[in-house]
Amino acid sequence: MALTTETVADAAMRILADFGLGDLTMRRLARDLGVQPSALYWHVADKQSLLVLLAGRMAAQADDLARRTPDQDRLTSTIDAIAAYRDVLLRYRESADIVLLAYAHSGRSVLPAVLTDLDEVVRGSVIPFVLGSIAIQQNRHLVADDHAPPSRTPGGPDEHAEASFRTGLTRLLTP
Amino acid sequence: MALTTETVADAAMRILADFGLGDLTMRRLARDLGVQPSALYWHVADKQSLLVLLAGRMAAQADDLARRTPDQDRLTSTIDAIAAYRDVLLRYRESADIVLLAYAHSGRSVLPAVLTDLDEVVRGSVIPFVLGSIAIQQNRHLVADDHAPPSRTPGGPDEHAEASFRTGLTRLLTP
DNA sequence: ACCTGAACACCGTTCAAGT
DNA sequence: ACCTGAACACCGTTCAAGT
Repeated sequence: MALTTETVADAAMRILADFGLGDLTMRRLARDLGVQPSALYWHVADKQSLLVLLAGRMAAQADDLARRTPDQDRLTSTIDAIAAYRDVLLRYRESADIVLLAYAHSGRSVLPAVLTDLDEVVRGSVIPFVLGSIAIQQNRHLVADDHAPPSRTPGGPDEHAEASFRTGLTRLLTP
Repeated sequence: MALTTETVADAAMRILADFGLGDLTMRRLARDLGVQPSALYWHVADKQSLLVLLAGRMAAQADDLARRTPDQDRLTSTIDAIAAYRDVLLRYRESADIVLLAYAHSGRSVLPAVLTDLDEVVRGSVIPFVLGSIAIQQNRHLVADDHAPPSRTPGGPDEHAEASFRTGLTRLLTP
C-alpha cells in the first residue's frame, strides 16, 4: 500500500510516544515504514514541517476532547480545556519542545482553540506558561530515566505538577 | 597555551551568541579553538554537560547584574532582576532551550538567585513562565531570519514582548 | 597531563534513475 | 506518481597512541 502524509505522521506519532524525539529520525521513521529514507521526502518537505504536522495533530486531539466536554462556567471550562491539552501533550515525549518550535514557525495554527481564542493580552502570558510548564516536566522525566514510560503514580511529583499548573493558570486567567 | 574548561566554555558562548545552537557543534567548537574534536573531551564530559555549564554562566551574569542594582521595593527589585536575567538570555540564541534542558538535568543550580530564592509555590509557575516566554521569543527570531543579529528596534514586537513579559510576571508575583 | 588520528555509528537531504 | 540507490556533507563520542 502506498505511503501518504497521514501514515508518515501516524508512524512519527508512535515513535514519539514510545521512544521520544531522539529516536524520531527520518531514517528510523523510514525503517518502521519499510521504505527508504528518501521516500519520505515525497510526502513531507523536511523534518521541520513533519514536526509542525505533529504539533497540529496534538492540537486537534485536544480540540476533540474539548468538544466532548459539557459547557460549564466560562473560566473553569477554559481551565479544563487547557488541562486536557496538557494531558494530550504529556502522552508524547518532548512534545512541548516540538510545539514551542512549531509555534514559532507556523504561529497559532498549531495550537488548540482554547489557547488561540483567548484575549490577546492574557494569551501572551498563558501560552508561554503552558508550554514552559509542560516542557519542564517532560524534560525532567527525560532525564529521570531515559527509557521508561511516563507513568503517573498517585501522590507522586506529577500530581504536584498538575496542581501547580492549575494554580498558575488560574492566576493568569482571573482578572 | 593549554585548553581549559573555561576557554572551551568561552568559545561555546561566542558561537552561541553569534551563530546559534545549530552551529554549536563539538567539531565546530574544536575548529575555532584550533584543536581536534576529541581534545574537548578531556575538558568536558560531553555536550550535555557543556550546555549545563553555559546555562550556569548565564545565571552568573544575571546574578552579577542583580548585585549592582540598588535595592528598591521588594516586588519591583524582583521583577527587575528577572527582567535582567531575560536580557542576558536574549543575548544568546536559543539560550532558553538550553536552560530548559539544563534545568531538567541539573536542577535549580543553573538558575539565577532571583528565581531560586522565590517562594516554592510561586516559583513553580514563575520559572515555566520565564523560560517559556523567552523560548517563544527566541524561536520566533530564529525563524524570522536565520542569520541576522537579534537587534531591538524601538516600538517593534520585541518591546511588546517585554511589556507582555512584565505584566504576566507581575500577575504571577502579586498575591 | 593533555592532545592527535583514526575510527564507529550515526544524522538530514538531494537527485538521478527506476517502475 | 511514487519509490530506490547512492551519494554528500555532516554529527557526537571513544580510544589507542603519541608527547
